[in-house]
Amino acid sequence: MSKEKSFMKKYYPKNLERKWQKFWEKEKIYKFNSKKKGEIFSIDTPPPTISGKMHIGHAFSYTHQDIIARYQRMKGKNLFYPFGTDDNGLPTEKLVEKENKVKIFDMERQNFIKLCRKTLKKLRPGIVQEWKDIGISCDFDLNYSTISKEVQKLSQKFFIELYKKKRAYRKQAPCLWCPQCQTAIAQADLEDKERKSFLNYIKVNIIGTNKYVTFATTRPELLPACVGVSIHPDDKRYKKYIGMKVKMPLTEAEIEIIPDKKTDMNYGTGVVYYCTYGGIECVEWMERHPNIKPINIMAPDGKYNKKAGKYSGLKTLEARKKIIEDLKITGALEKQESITHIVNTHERCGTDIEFISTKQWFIKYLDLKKDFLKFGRQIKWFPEYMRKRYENWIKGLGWDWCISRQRYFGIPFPLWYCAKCDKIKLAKISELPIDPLHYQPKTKCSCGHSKFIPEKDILDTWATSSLTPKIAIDLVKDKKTRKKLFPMSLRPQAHDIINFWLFYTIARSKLHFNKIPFKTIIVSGFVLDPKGEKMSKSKGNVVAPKEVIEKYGVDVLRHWAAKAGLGEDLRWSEEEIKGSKRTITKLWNASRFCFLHLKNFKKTNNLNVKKLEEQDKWILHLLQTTIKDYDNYFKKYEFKKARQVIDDFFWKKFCDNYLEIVKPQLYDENSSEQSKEKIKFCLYTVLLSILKLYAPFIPFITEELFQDYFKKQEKEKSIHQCLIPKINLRLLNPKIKKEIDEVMDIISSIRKYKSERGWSLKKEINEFSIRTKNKKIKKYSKLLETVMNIKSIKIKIIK
RNA sequence: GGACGGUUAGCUCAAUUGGCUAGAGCAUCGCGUUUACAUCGCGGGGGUUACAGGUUCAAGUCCUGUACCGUCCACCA
Repeated sequence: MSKEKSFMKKYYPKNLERKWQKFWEKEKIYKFNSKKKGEIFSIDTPPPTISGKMHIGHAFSYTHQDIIARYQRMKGKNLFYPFGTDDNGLPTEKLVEKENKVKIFDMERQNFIKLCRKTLKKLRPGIVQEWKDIGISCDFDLNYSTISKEVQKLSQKFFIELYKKKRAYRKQAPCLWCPQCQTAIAQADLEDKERKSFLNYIKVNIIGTNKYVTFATTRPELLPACVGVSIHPDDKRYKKYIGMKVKMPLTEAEIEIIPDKKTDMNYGTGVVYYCTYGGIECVEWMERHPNIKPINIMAPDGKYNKKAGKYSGLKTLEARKKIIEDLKITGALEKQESITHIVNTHERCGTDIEFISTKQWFIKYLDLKKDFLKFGRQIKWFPEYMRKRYENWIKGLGWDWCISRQRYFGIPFPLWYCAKCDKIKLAKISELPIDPLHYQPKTKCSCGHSKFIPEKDILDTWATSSLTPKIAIDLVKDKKTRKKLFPMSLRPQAHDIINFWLFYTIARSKLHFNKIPFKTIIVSGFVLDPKGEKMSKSKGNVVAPKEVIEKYGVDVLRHWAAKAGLGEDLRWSEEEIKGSKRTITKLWNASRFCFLHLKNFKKTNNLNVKKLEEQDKWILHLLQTTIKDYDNYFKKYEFKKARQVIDDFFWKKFCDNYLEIVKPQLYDENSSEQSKEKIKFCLYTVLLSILKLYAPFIPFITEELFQDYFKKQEKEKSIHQCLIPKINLRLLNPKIKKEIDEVMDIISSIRKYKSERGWSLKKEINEFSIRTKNKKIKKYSKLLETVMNIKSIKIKIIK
């Protein structure tokens, strides 16, 4: 193979991407240097939940944040870009169960925890590698895991702080409960689901009369737990029965009819029965009637206990079936109406939630709603309207944050209860991290007793991940730098966790530091299937990023991901992916072409720009306006438009026009070396700039092309350590742009002229005449003749 | 029911603070390859900007209403 042919080498993304990812890691290209002067740009990287493989949505939103990170780095900022994993709590437990084909409650607690650790050790490196594979430019030495000792210590310390501030408290109350996962959950963990069900009309006798009233319910199975019947005090139909009692069918329980203004006269029959607990409305009813004692019939596993009489041992749906049968027999079931209604389910497993009265730990924060809203307004949001979601959520918050989970694999509460007086005994800060199950306090309880019962609940995973800014910053040893890092510059994330991670982080930052945790929030959308529907395993429309990368390369995936701006959803489209693939290939080929002609080119800094030809000034001028637009878009986090301007400049202006114009000149043997040198200067400058502008989007191919040719004349070790080229618009006369734009129009019309006649664009024409108002166009006649292969062009000036 | 987004070419999206003939990419049709790339180039066709009013010299853009789609939240025993 000749030397020239080596410039034609093909583009194979797979090997090249692996090579540069290793290079970056080995050379520590993205290392945070706390000693470096200049502005720090810090990112509160979302720690991926260790719950399986990377989803295309991850690749999408992490690409967005990485584009911004890389851009900021190339603007000379000192990047603090850590990478952690969220590897405790329910999602991790579910993964461990699935991976090892076990069930948590069939195992000893300690064995399950051991299995979790073992499984994580096995899977974590592979998962982190998936993030490295998509070209995330984190400093992977700034690495944390939310189950590590350091993070446990920090999380426990902050819990103790909340307790001391009287923000954390424990109380017995009906809580949101998942009977599948057998744990309390928080309001944020809920997900709506539509269910088909029946509204059952049940007739009950009013004791001491021969009258009946009928109430309607979707939850007849809770009849044994019925504690109240209400009507609206103004309801003329039932007013007369207030204070009288009804006899429940099956249980024979006698329940008083109580007036309650919250009752809707127009729904069902206007008579409501309340159970402990059929739903939030029952919980609220109980709160309004504190003298009434609940009948707790549900055990943590969702089965009914002895209080449910003959229905004990059954679960909700089984009990429902049985009770309806029994009601039919007794004749109490008047009718059944089929309805569709929305029920609350557990977001992690899809099980209908229940309310069970248990002792749980809460964080008191409802009194701070106003402050949370205020903090939200102090932070810049991109897109701005996403703040509304945050505000909407806060306004709708009705419960304190339940942070205790009756699970195994998570951060333990650092406390015990006195076996005698039940008083809480906190661990000392110096003892952290601690698992109270394995240690006893060293000092006695204030009551004098020395035996303690450990708290065996664990902390909600969000109770730890809401501390990520602090967790990440604590990885830095130098105290001064730590101070500079908080609040962080940027929090990137997707919109699905505004109510979770984002809200909780701001809430914790308010509670602990009374400061906003970050200055800016960017919110990415979702990747949808080609029809615009959510991707899900059950629908079978999931696209695996690994397969896309295998087929097209990471750069293609990243280039495509930048098609959507912040907050926008992007539909999966193989056609669009192919479009990005074409851009990458084009960049490769155009670079090869330039390298061919730049083989012996020596970079010079003292070339007089004024002496360049008009065509060269034109492309440089356009380059500068492109950079200006590009920078302006990035300032507003509009990387989508930044990509558009660079795509347009590269393909339309540089390849289709500039290269086509200079190509005949470069091959022209009569053309002087001096004039060729000017063109080469432009090829070098413009191509290198294009690569730099593309680098945040497509880091692999730009690195390859940089290393392959430019490295020998540029001092930086990697293109990702270069700066975005500076612009100096004064250098060039904007009039030239107008002239060349007109010349482009002329070229276009000559192309059309040839095209209409079915001629090749290269076909030689003897003569062609142009009319123009601009006298200056005359000086381009030689250029037009060369480019369009015209023997003689005639330019007529008209008025 | 509440909040927020959206509706522009067959599809996916553009269109500064209202301002020349509403633009790209994909798709489609026609033409064109010895000299980076057919993963290409050139050219053509394709739009009553969801609908109805209003403001204005001028509306895709602003205002009012309607319809439809999407997302989040709250929900009814």
